[in-house]
Amino acid sequence: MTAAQRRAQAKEEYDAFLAECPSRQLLDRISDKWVTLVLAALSGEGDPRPLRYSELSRTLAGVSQKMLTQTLRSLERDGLLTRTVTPSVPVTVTYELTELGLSLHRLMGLLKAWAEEHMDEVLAHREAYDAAAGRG
Amino acid sequence: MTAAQRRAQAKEEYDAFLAECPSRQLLDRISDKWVTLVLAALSGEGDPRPLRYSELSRTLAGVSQKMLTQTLRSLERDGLLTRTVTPSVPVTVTYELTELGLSLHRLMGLLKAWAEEHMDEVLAHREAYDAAAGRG
DNA sequence: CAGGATCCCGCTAGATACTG
DNA sequence: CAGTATCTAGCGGGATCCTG
Repeated sequence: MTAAQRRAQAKEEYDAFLAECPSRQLLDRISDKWVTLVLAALSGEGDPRPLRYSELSRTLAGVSQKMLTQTLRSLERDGLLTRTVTPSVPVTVTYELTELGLSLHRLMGLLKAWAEEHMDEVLAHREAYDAAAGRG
Repeated sequence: MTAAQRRAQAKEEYDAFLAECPSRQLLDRISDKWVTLVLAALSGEGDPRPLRYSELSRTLAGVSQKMLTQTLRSLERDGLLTRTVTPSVPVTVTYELTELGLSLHRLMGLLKAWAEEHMDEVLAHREAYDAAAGRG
């Protein structure tokens, strides 16, 4: 069973490597379905504006309360946005991007640019591949 | 139940929007755990070289056969790499990045750069947040 | 209004075994 | 060597109900 043990160890080491890799962590963060959208909403298309919880909830049409809260918490935790509570009645909570959050949103712009330039090519390949499989 | 129905419809529309959004599709593709690593392996750190299945399997230490095959198939389908079968005994299969694949790998370089520049800041925020929660 | 707590389900990664 | 087939457990994520 030495081979199996070696494989198991290699896997653990590799998982550890992946867990520590900064770019892997970044991918894990931005690949979250709602993170991108929260960022986009708060960035206001180049004119960053704070938004309330209910405004975000309306802007991100399909999001559940659980996911919205969870996403906002994790972004606050990572210092990408700030959460401000105004003790009025009823209480008002606003979210606003930090400079770090804006920086990340700018990075997303680069992804968007690449996607708009190349994704149609990718999709064309995909269709061609599927069509060939259908014939073959 | 009209409210619930409206919510359900909003969700469907939003999911459709997400499914069609090119940048979302790009994120779904690159956020795959193994895609990044296959790309990196085949790019050879700036000196792109074709690799055999078994070579990839060894390079990506912890990957299962299923995941490796699945990843390679999807990347081939999207035109990011080519699969070449040499009918020797035993059969030899090599994988090589296309220009599109190289382009994507260059994009990953931008992500890497951002991550290396900012992820420590993110992680510092995270620790501070957790520490504050521990005290609160 | 802005969440917290719970239950639950589908998806998928991964281990195992087999094949041309 | 380069895969395919199958089975299963774990978990992300949504729906629902409840609260200050």
